[in-house]
Amino acid sequence: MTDALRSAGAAPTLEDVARAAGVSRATVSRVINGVRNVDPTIQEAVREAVSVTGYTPNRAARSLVTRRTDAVALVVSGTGVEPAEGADGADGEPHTADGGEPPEGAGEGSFTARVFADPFFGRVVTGVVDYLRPRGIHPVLMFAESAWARDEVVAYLRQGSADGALIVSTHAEDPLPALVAEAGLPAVLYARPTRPARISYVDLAHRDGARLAAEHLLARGCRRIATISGPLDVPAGQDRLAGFQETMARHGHPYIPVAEGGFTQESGEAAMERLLTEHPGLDGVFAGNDLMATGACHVLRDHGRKVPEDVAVIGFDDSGAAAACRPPLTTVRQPVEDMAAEMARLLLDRLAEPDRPATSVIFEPTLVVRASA
Amino acid sequence: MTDALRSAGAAPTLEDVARAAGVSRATVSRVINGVRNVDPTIQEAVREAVSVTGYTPNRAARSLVTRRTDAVALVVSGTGVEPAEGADGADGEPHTADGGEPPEGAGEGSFTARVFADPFFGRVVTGVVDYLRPRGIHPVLMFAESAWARDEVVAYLRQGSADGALIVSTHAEDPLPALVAEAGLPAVLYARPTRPARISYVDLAHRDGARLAAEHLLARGCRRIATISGPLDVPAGQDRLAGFQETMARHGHPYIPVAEGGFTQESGEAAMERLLTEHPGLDGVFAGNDLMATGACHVLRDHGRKVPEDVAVIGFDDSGAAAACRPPLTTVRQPVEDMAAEMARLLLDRLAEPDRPATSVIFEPTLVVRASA
DNA sequence: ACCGTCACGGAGAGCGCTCTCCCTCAGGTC
DNA sequence: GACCTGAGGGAGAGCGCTCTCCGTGACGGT
Repeated sequence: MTDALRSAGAAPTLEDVARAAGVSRATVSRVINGVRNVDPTIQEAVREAVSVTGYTPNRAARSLVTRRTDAVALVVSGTGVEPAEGADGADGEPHTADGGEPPEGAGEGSFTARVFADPFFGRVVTGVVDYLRPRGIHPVLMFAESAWARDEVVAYLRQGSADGALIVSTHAEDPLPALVAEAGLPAVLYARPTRPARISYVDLAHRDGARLAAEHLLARGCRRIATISGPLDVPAGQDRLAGFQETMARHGHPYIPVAEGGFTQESGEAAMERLLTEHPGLDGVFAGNDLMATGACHVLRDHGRKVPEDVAVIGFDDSGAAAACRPPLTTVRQPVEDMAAEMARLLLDRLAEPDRPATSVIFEPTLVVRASA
Repeated sequence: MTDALRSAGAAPTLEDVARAAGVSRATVSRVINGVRNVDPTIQEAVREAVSVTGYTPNRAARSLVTRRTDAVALVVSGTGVEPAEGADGADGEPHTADGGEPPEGAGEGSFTARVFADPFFGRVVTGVVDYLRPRGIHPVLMFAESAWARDEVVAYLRQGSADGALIVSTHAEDPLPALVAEAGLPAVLYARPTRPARISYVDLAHRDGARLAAEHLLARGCRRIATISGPLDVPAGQDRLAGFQETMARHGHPYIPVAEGGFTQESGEAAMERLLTEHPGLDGVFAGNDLMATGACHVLRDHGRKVPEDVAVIGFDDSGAAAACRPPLTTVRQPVEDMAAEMARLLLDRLAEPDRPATSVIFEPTLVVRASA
C-alpha cells in the first residue's frame, strides 16, 4: 500500500526503489551511478525496480552532496550603458537605463534583443550546446550588461547553481571576467580579456584574418581600398583594423580610409555612405563583419556601383548573413561553432581538474571566396 | 578561528552566519527570505553577519526542501529533418539517426544550428529572458529534436531540475507537448498544439495576418498575385496560406498560385524562381515569413523586376530581416517578444497556482508598411 | 586450518536548507 | 493573579541523495 500511495503521490525516491528491489539505498545508488562492482543479478533487479517505480533521481539532492549541478552558465556579457568612454560618438552602444535594479526592460532596445540580432550568438549557442549536450550538461542563459546583472551572475555561480561559466564578452572594459577570476570561479572566455586575468579563453587570430582579406583585395587588383571597421573599443574591432592596415602598409598602401561601424548592418550602411562621399572612386572595401558588409553592399548598389565589378567587398565571420547577401559575400571565416565548443571543452577540463592552469586556444581564420570579391 | 578557516575554505553556510550573528539558523533563514516578523535589531545583525561572512544561500539545499529550482526549461522542439514536404508521409517524423544515443552532432546541419539561423528564436529568447530575469528565474536551454532528446527533457523536468517548460515547437506532429502534458508537468507552448492537449499556449491569429497582407496587396492594385507558403506541415504555414487564399477568394480571386517554401531564405528563392517561371506576369507576392520574402526580393531583382514597382512583396513576422532587406519589407508583424513574455507569464502563474486550468492567449498581428509593398 | 585479500552489500552520517512545532515573554483583560 | 494573546526566536526533523566505513562471505595461498 505504501507503494500504491507512492505511485499516486510524490515522486519515488531511492528508498522506494531500494525497497522494491530488496536492497539498500546505497546499492541502488551504485547501480544508478555505475560505480563499483555490483552483482549482475542485483543490478538487474534494481533496474527492474527503477522502471517499475518510475524512479528519477532528484537533482537537487544529488547536487547537495556532490557539489555539482551539471549546469553551466552561458553568459553574454557587455555593457548596457557604462559609458565606454574612449570612443566618442560612434560608441555603437546606445544609452539605456541601467540602475541598481533588475531590468524590467524588453523589446527592441533591450540588451538581450540586441544580442540576438547578431547571428554570432546563435552560432556560439550552437557550438556550446552541441558540445555540452552529449555530456549531460545544460546551459543556463544569462546576461550581464549591468552591475546588477554581473553581481547576479557571480552570485549564481557562488551559490553553486552552475558549475562554471562560459562568458562571451561584447565589450572591452567588461568587468565580469575580472570579477569571476577574482572569485576563483571556473570560467572560460570567448575572446581575450582586455586586462590579463588568470582565466582561460579561446580567440581568433583576427590580424591574420584581416591580412587574408587585404591580400585577396590586392590580388584582385583593387587599388583604392577602404575599410569599415568594427567598434574600436572591442578588441576584435581593433585587431581586424590593425591587421588590415598593417598588411596594406606592407604592400605600399600606408593610408587606408577608415569608417568606424558598430557591427550592425545599419552602421555598415552609414559607414559606407561616409566612405563613398569622401572617396567616390574606391574599388575595394573590407568590412569588420558580415552584417556591415551586407549594409555596404546595399549602399553601393543604391549608388549604382556593382559588386564586385566596380567595388569588391569582403566581410568577416562567415555568418549566415554572408551567404544570404546578394551577391554572396567573400568573407573571412571565423569558426565560431568550433571555438564555442572548445570553450566548453576547456571549462569541462577545468572542472575535472580544478588545478589545471589557465590556457588559451587561438583559432586561425580562413578566407571563403564567394561572389563579392 | 573557525571564522578564519571558513573564509579560507568552504563556502559559508547558514550555520556560520547564525553563529556570527548570535542567533539560530531559523532566524537567519527568516531574515533572508523575509518571512514572518523578525526584530529589526536582529535583522540588522543578521544582514551584517551575512555581508561579513560573504554568505550566499546554497541553491541545491534550498531546492531540496522547497521543491523549486527557480529555473525553467526553454525548449526548442522539432524534428531532426526539415523538408517533410509532400506532407503525405503524415508521420511528420522524418527518419534521422534517431536512436537511443545522445547526438554528438555539430556544425552547419545540426538542429541547433538551424534553429538559430532563424531570427525568430532569438526573439523568443529575448521575450522570455526579459520577463523571467526580473523575477529571478533562469532559463535552461534545451533542444528536443529526437526521441532521445525528448525523453531527456521529460526526465529533466521530472527530476525537478526545472520548475516547468516553455516549449517552442517547430513542427506539427511534435510528440513533446503530449508527453509533457501526460506527465502532468507544467508547461506552456508557443503555438497551438496539433492535437489538443491540456496545456496552455500562446499563438498568433495567423489567418488575420494573412488577411491583412491580402487586403494590402489588393488595395495597392495588384491583380496577379501569388504566394510563397511556409511548410504545410506546420500550423503557422497552413494558417497563413489558408487565410490568404480565403481573403483573396472573397475578393474574387479564387485561384492563387502557391509555391511551398521551408521558412528559409534559400527556400524562398527557389519558390520565387518557380513562381516566376510559371507566372512571369505576377505583380504581387505574399511570403509566409520575412526570410522567404527576402529571398523572393533577391530573385525578383535578379530577374529584372523592381520591388515594389513591378512586383510588390509582403513578408510575415517583422523580424530583423524585414528591416535589413532592400527594399525594407512591408510585413505582417508577429509580436514574438510579447508572446514569449506572455508564455513565461502563463507558466509562472501556473506554478503559483497549480490547479489553474490551461488557457490560451491569441495575439493579433498588425501590418507594418515599409517599402516593398 | 588459518589468514590475508577481494568483491560486494548495508548502515548511517551528513550535504545546507526550510519549516513546523514549541517555548518564552510582554502586554492586555477580567 | 489567572488567563489569554500574539510576537519573536530556537530546536530539530527532515528533503533525497552520495559516500565513507564497516561487515560478511568466498577464495586462494601456505
